[in-house]
Amino acid sequence: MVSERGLEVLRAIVQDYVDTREPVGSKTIVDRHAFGVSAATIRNDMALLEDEELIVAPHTSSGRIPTDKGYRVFVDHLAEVRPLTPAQRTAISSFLEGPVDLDDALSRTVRALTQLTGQVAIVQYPSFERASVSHVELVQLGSGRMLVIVVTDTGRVSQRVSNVHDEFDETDLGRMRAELSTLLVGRSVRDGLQRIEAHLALHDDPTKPWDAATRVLARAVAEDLEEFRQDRLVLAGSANLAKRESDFRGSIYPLLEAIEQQVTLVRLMGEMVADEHGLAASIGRENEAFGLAEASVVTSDYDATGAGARVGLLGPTRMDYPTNLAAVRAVARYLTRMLEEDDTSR
Amino acid sequence: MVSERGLEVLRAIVQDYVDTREPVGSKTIVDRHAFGVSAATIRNDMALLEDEELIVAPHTSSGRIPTDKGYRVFVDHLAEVRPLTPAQRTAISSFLEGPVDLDDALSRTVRALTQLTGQVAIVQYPSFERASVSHVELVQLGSGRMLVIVVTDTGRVSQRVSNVHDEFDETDLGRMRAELSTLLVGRSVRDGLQRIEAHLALHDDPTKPWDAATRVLARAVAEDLEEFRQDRLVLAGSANLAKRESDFRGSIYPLLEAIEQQVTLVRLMGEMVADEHGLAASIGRENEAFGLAEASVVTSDYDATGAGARVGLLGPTRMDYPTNLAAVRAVARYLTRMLEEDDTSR
DNA sequence: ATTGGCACTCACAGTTGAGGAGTGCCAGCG
DNA sequence: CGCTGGCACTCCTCAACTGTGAGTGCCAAT
Repeated sequence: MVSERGLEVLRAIVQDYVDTREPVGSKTIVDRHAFGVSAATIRNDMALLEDEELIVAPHTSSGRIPTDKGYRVFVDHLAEVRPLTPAQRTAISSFLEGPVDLDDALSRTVRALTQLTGQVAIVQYPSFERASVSHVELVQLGSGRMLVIVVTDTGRVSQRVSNVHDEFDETDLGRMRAELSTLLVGRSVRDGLQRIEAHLALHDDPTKPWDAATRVLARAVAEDLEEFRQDRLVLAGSANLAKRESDFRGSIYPLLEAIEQQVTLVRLMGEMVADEHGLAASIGRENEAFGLAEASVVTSDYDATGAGARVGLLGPTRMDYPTNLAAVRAVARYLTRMLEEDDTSR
Repeated sequence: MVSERGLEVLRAIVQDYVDTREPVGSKTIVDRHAFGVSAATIRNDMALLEDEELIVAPHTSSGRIPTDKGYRVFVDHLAEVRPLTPAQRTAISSFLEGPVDLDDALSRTVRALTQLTGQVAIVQYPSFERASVSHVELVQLGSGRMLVIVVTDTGRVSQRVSNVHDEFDETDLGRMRAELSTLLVGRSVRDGLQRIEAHLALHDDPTKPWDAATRVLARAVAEDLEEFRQDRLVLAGSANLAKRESDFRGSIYPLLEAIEQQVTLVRLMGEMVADEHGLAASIGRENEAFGLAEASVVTSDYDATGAGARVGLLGPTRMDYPTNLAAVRAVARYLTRMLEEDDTSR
């Protein structure tokens, strides 16, 4: 079993390797860290760490580098989340100053995070499933097309062009609008979807006859609602991957691909399990199923009035976990506070 | 001066180099292309081409590669835009089947284009400056916030949350809505902006007194309109850059940066001058001012009922211009036709 | 103008050898 | 029993060197 000091050695190796990108040897450790023992002793500890597969030597006689498992132990047991410097704090708050709009707030957040860490930053939109519909609007565009707009009480808007193949006068339009509004306004997104389904199923019921146009529009509204349920991401800093390219043995192609597709990242972030502080990390091979075996993701939960979501960072396995965890945590807190302020004043 | 055959030699060099990524020598040319002359003759021609700075030898005694100037001559005088194969055509049309929505159409287009060429694909949104406002909607969100929605006759929606620090009853709301609608509906985006400015300037005029809330909302509407004017892009395939990385001497960082910022690409595409077929290419160093000295962009204009815009490809200078020009042209034509169909039925 | 011949250049790949960082192991010591 | 200094060993890295071959430029001949 690996001793107390052995773990300290692991910590030193992770820190130095992240710092220098060079395999670290016993001598370096003795020089840079104040262990009270000789290099030979460190070597013995390192042999044990290697048995536990926490570190490896890239070749017979060079220093050691952490394995993914080593990073995992480091993150779980050794890393103290490093508080941000005051300069960093003011940087964040200056970034996040002012916005009222959720879109605005999230896009600033993601930029702050990438700026702060030099990694790819990710912010999840909070889920709007429990938001309630506050408005349904129909706008005729001519040529038989209708613009269908749905608004939630949280200020989200979803729109869709639908082809009804017909023109309507104000009376008809008002009637359809009223029917859809009655059905949906004040209901949650989730309920709204069910109610539409139910009504469409009542097709045969002569007492509640939706005409063809209304049915088409109801479908469009359903698609709008569906969009609220979808997990959306905001991303920034993907160009940073080009800078850190040497940290990836293979190509950065899978990373760029995941960034472009988004769905991979949504799933990945969805499967991560946060600790009691809302922090989580997924390291290297743990992401193999997503094609990101050389990358790590760290996330922090934030809270948008009940509907939680995550902010995260994507980068090479060889990343500075303490700093990055601190960054996502701090940014998540700022974001939570900002969204709460908006909300309590309501 | 460089002879007729000299230009043929240039063409051969460009084609072979794009094909093989290897500097091409006189022997290779004689082997692969049916010039009726010996290698020595080709060598003489190559010496002339080198004098004209159309080709260079990376080092004494290896084959030649085209310079940016060489690519330029190739594109302007030598490249025949290669028609697509039937398979490619059906691929495009299957990609573009179905959508009614402009967003949908453009996002499919950009995916078709990246799929077809393996490059980064770019589609510009048509300008909505001349679209006219068909609808202004106000939705109260509570906590003194108001959602402002503007819709154009082309079905574009822009929304914005604005803080009016107050709650209003239906009468007030109706009044404000009516005032803004009267001012804007039926007017073009450009005119609308001017009219708002003018009205805000009338602040002192006691005959047309906008109250504070209306003024705040008018500003929000102006921002919405501003958004319609902005040139927007849809991009796809940025991960492809990682595959073609070896074609870039330096890093792909500037390219990813430009893709993320978009504004650089908007300007670049804006400055390109199309030929009589709506095609344009900007090659290598010609893009130096945008930090993209190792990249090329080819574009084709498409037409969305008067409001034109461009589809384009971004890739390494060493790209297959004939094929890529053919691809953007074909896709632009499909897109034009699709948008026209929508429109004529109006 | 075109061609074959020829001397020349130079990148590339492989080889060799010295240097050095780092290891594993062992015997001795507190 | 843990720690230490010492030592032989490994093997990466770097630089110098070499042979090979592709490709060139030039020239005299056609």
